[in-house]
Order: sequence, then structure tokens, then C-alpha cells
Amino acid sequence: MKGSCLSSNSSDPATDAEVPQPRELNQFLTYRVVRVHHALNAQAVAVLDRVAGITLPQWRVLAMVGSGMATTARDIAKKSIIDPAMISRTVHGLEEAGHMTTSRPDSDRRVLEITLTETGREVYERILPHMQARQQSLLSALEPSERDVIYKILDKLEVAAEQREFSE
Amino acid sequence: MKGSCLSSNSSDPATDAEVPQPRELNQFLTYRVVRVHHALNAQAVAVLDRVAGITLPQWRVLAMVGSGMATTARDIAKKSIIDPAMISRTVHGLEEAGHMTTSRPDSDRRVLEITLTETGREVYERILPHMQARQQSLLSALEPSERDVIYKILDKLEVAAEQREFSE
DNA sequence: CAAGTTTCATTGAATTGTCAATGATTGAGT
DNA sequence: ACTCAATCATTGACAATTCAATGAAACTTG
Repeated sequence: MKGSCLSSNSSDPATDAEVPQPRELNQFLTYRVVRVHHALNAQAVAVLDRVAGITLPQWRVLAMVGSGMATTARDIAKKSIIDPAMISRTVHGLEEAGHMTTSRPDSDRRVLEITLTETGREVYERILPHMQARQQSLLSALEPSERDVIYKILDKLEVAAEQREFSE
Repeated sequence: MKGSCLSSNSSDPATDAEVPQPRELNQFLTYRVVRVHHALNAQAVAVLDRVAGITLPQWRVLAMVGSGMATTARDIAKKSIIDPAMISRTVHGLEEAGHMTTSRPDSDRRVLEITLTETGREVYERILPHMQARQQSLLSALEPSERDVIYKILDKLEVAAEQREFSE
């Protein structure tokens, strides 16, 4: 139903010989990325809601701390692309939910150190296997050769997206 | 600078032998897609602002109409993933900006028919080559073999993202 | 130490994205 | 024609995202 309708409707086969421009939305790489991002987000939201009644931003923050990849708000901001404003609000939400506690370490009173509570870790560890299974599910939808190349492609696209001007 | 820092910090090297799980954020496919989406969005916003002082949602709607892919609000909703609410508000914004006019056709008074004004088409045709050049720029960052496979991969990921449960 | 700069978290504000509810219109079936 | 369901756009409400401004703390340099 969501399937792939690859219809090559070349309306004027003469004029676009020089630069083959997409005449269909599906051919726009950026639009395709938007759609995949859209679908992946919806999937994550559905899983998180079903498994733990947690939001996606909350999971992102919880995962950073639960996995040990970050122990402070500063860390989360540096190692992910979550906006500091979102981090601040989400951490407070998770704190009110009883999933984490915060403190200002004496070594540097500016930084917000984050510690998971018992239930916070419990929630993290309940969600984690689902997300790992999801990752497996997504990867297993690809051919082995595709799995090898997808990360490289995403890397290159991310670098190319830094470009702001395009000489013809 | 944006590069890939591969630090293998395996805290407990014994317990995760069974399922090789990513211990680094970069290894999460979904996070990578989020980052690429993030970068592409920023790029589009920058180009649109510089070239035409238009917002991304506005360009999305304008492009649907300007390219002839849609002539009504209903069309835009059906052929893209833009929410009807966003379409409605964006169309009104573009109307106030003098880029399009709307009407209710007698054949069906529910649908909102959209027509570009002179300046609306002008703006569309001024932006279009930049976006086409951008698409070329992004694609040319990939190897030919990668160009061949990226659409297939995105297709499969989008389909796989419909899955809501994962049997272990 | 004192002044200026940087870092960090927070807050406010504006935009974007999403969902539910509404109202108007159309279509289908009786 | 009448009723009921479906379609379409709009609106309101809310979450998520982004950016600018603020203030506190730490750092730097004279």
C-alpha cells in the first residue's frame, strides 16, 4: 500500500538530455530522505509508546545517559544533535517522571550531571532490546552489500549537505 | 571536523558477544538518518533564504504547484507527506505573500484550487535551478554504484519502518 | 585580583509538525 | 428527496524544533 510505484513517465524526451532532472517527487533525493525520516520517526514513536509510554525526545536523552555515552547535559549536546534547549526541557521532564536525578558537580558548577534512578534504568533496559531488534529489523531488510554501503552513503550525503552554493 | 570519531569504548566486553550491538551512536542507522535529514534541512533552509527569502514549507508547497504535480490542496496532501493542516496554513501564507491565488471550483466546492501568480511562478523558477543544482551536488558526492543503490535502500528502509513489532 | 571572554544551562519566542474536532460539501443508497 | 457515510479544508491544541537572549560559573589575560 505504501509500495514503490516506479513509473517512468518521460513526458518530453528531448529537452532533458543535458541534465536529467527528476519530473517525479520520488526522484528527489531530499524528499526521499524526508519520507524515510518520517517513517522511522513514526515507528520509533509507536514502539516507545507501546513499550514504555515515553516520548521520542525522552528516549533520545535517556538512551544517551543509559548507554553511558553521556553523563552530563553538555555531553548529550556534544555527542548528539539534540538542541540544548530540548535537552534541558526533556531532562526536567524525565526528572519529574522519576527517571533521573540531576546535580551540579563541585568540579564545575555549570554542568548538569545526570544520574538514572532505579526506575529510569529499568525503563531504559526495557526499551533497549526493542530498539536493538528494530535496528536488526531495519538492517535485515537490506542486502548485505547494501548494509555495507548505506553508512558510507549517509556519511557522504551529510558532508555534501554542508555545501551552500552550487556552481553549475 | 564533522568527521567520524571511531572510539571503541567497550565497557563490558563479555556480555554482548551474542548480539553485536552498536556501542556508538554513529552505528545506529536511525540516528544517522536523523542527522542526514537534519543537515539536508539546514541546507535547504539556507539556500531558500538566500535565494528567495522563502521558508521550507513554503517551498514544498510552491514546488508541488509550480512543477504541475498538484493543482489543489488535496493533490498536495495526496502526493506528498505534508500534513493538510500545514498545507492550509502555508497556502494562506503564500497567498498573502502574493505568490498564489485560490478558488473553489464549481465541479467540487470543497477542494481548494491553487494557481500561481506571476511573481509566484517567478519565484519558483528562480529557486528551481538552485534546487536542481543541489540535487546534482548531492548525487555527485556519491559513487555511481552508490547512486544506483541509494533509492533502493531508502525504499526498503521506508517499507521496513512500517513494521511495529520485532520478533527476536 | 579585575575585566573580558568562553562555556553551560536555562528561558522565551517563533516556527514547524502532528493530531483531533468541526463544518461544509459531495456521493451513495434507500 | 432523505439519510448516512466519505471527502476536503480549516481550526485549535499541543508537541517538537530552532534560535536568540539571559545569567551563572569558569577561564584567560593583564
